[in-house]
Amino acid sequence: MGRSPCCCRDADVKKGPWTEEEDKTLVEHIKKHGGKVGSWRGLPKSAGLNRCGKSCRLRWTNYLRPDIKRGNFTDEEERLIITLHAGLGNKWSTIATHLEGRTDNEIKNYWNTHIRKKLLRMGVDPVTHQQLPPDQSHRHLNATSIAHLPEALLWAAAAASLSSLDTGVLMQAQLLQQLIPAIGSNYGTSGLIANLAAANAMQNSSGSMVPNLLLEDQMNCLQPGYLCNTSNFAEQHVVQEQLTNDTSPGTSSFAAAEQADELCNTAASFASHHVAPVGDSAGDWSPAQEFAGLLEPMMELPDLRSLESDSFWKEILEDSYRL
DNA sequence: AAATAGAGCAACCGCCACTGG
DNA sequence: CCCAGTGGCGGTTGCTCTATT
Repeated sequence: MGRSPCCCRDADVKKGPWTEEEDKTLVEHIKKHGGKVGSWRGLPKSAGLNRCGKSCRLRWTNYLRPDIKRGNFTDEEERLIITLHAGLGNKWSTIATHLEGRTDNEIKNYWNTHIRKKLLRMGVDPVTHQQLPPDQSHRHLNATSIAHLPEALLWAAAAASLSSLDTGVLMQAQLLQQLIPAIGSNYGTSGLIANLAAANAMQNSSGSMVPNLLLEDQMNCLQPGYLCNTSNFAEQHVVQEQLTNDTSPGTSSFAAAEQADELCNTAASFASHHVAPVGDSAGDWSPAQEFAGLLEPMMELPDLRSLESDSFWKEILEDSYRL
């Protein structure tokens, strides 16, 4: 009752990959009708195709439509998909409306073949966007691995920050973006120093309590790309500073800045005790690089001192004390 | 060079929501 | 309100290509 048998069940209707000839027939038929399709069910007959109407619709919407964008997904698109998925779940068609020229099927496939695996490698549940328990995480962030991979601490925190993409968390993630990439990179400590330079730049522009961790000769090691980012980072924060005009120690936001400062100290400690391995036994995979890739280019930066009520920094520091 | 495994993606299937008679 | 017809969506399959053994 209710549903009529689909024409697809007709044994005579062709299935499987479309031929060029069939594509051409379908495109020409739709063009002939001004790009409009009255009834998909009736289309195959009027177009002279031995296909199910559903199959025709799918072929048109997912492949033949003239406004479809081809090629690899950009980082920007990937970030958007992750953000939208965090809020919408597997609503592929809704997500697709936010990505011009991309189909729901394409996004779904990209999610399942790329993003999903990437998140799993990062220790993030692709369904809930929450950090996976250590025993379920591909990173296996158990006590032993943490002892051998001190950057895992920051990394786990970064992964956890993906769980909700509100502004405060994005800001946290963004500072981590500044801090993390070098840890897993071949540039090792000098890269981390570069990231600390970003934190310092923030300090210099805001008057916060981030200690100056860099010596002049260390600054000379910095990579140009990082310097550019540092500059932008500082500029953005200057704007924020001018808007908020809240620099006085003793205010409620001051404590949060102190927490951030302590994070920088923790990172500095990593820099002095840990040299990034060359030819890591874990292969070329770098959690830091992947995470950074998800967040670049930097999003607009909220005031660092807005973090006061957040437990994020506190948890990082508590974890670091446990090591 | 052949076999096998894995990744990527187009296409299919079944269910559901909407619409009009 | 009911029901048939249809379009659309999300999950899944299976084919093809590439990398690895």
